[in-house]
Amino acid sequence: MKKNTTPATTDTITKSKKRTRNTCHMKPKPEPEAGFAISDIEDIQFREDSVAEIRASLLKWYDVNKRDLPWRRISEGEASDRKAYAVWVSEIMLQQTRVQTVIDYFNRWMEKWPTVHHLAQASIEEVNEMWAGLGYYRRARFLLEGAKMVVEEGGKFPRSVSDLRRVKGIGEYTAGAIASIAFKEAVPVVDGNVIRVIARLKTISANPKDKTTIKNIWRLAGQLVDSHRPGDFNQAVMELGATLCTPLSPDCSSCPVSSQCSALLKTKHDPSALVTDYPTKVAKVKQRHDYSAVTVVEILESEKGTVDTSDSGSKFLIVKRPEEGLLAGLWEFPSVSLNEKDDLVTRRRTVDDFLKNSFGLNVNRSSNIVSRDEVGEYVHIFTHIRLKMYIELLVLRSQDLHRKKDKGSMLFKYVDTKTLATMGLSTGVRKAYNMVLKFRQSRSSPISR
DNA sequence: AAATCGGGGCC
DNA sequence: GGCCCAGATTT
Repeated sequence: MKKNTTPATTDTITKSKKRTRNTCHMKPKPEPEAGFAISDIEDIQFREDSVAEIRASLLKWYDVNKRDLPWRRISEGEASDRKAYAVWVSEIMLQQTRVQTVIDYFNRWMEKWPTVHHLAQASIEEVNEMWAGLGYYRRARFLLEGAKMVVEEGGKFPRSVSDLRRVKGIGEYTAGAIASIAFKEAVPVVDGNVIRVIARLKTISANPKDKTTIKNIWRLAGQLVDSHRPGDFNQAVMELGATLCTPLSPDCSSCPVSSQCSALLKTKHDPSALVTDYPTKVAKVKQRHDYSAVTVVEILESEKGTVDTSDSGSKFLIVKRPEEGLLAGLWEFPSVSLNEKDDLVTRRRTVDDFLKNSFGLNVNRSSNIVSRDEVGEYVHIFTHIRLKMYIELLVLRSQDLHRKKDKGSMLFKYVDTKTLATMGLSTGVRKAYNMVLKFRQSRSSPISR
């Protein structure tokens, strides 16, 4: 048998006809050596018997091993729209986010807004409060927009992939998930788990971020999906990827489809091969380094003007971020971006200009200043940014302070600690605030430490 | 096709 | 410190 030197690709079919597309973009490929062919991803497919085996084994495994997750508890019994809403909320929360992280957020969300009609009545401030800490806040905004859209169009939930795709924030994956899980449409889904599982099943070495690769993974997932139980099958593949076929340490000995896995087979012929070689690694883009001065401005409202260490009588200045870009529309403490080498004097001068120009706070007159202290530094890591924050607490007396009413381009307000405790702050801002609270605490009662 | 958009848990 | 997670949108 000629192909026995390429066990990893025994399922692939060497295509004889030329492809009509892409050919002109490709460098002429040398004719493969006899007995060894790197298969083109377009040529990869599952055999019929393999499809049947994978469906049966995976569904059987899933029925026994599926995790008890809150969004799986809502049956489509009386109202399939309620099921669809639950799936929708869960799928949006699950984008780029682990199941364990989502569970509590999901339960709180469903308690506050049990149906799409409840959600449609919510404000963006409430939504941000419920979402705070989950990240990718655009998802929450789209969810609210989508709920309003659904209700305005009669409250009937979109049922097909094509209808679902028109809702803001619902892409190919989420449309497929809702349609298959809530409405039994026989469509596949492709997320990070599915890419990993299929890349291993078929030893796909193409760049998993490449559009052509993704397109072909969709094609292969479409071959696999079980038309009788599409929702369960899709969840089964993802469950497998999340629990057994994991990125770094797959548990192949427990895998229900190990007999169908080319990557595992390859390791038995090639001692240097690993299942974790698939999908292939992709170089990451480098992080940007940002620097900012975060100033927590506390206004003492008490008549005495003394350093009041209790919370009563204090207001804190918060500012609304622009509606586009990073952390869009979220509230934060006044912040200015810095250059890497800016020293304390420069930082404070920049802050003072900002406070004066944007909020009418003149902090140059020392008569207004009760205290001004460096609280500390904190490095907050985003996926693409490393943000170093210089945090300070600036306490000002209320008298003689001509504060602006917010009328300019910058939206701002003064709130108390009680409001700050519950409102939707991003994690980095929340961290800075907690540092300030701790600093105030230690200053007011040094003995208690 | 590449960049943007959060945060956290695990190694 | 790196990895990557039940991705979508914009440019």
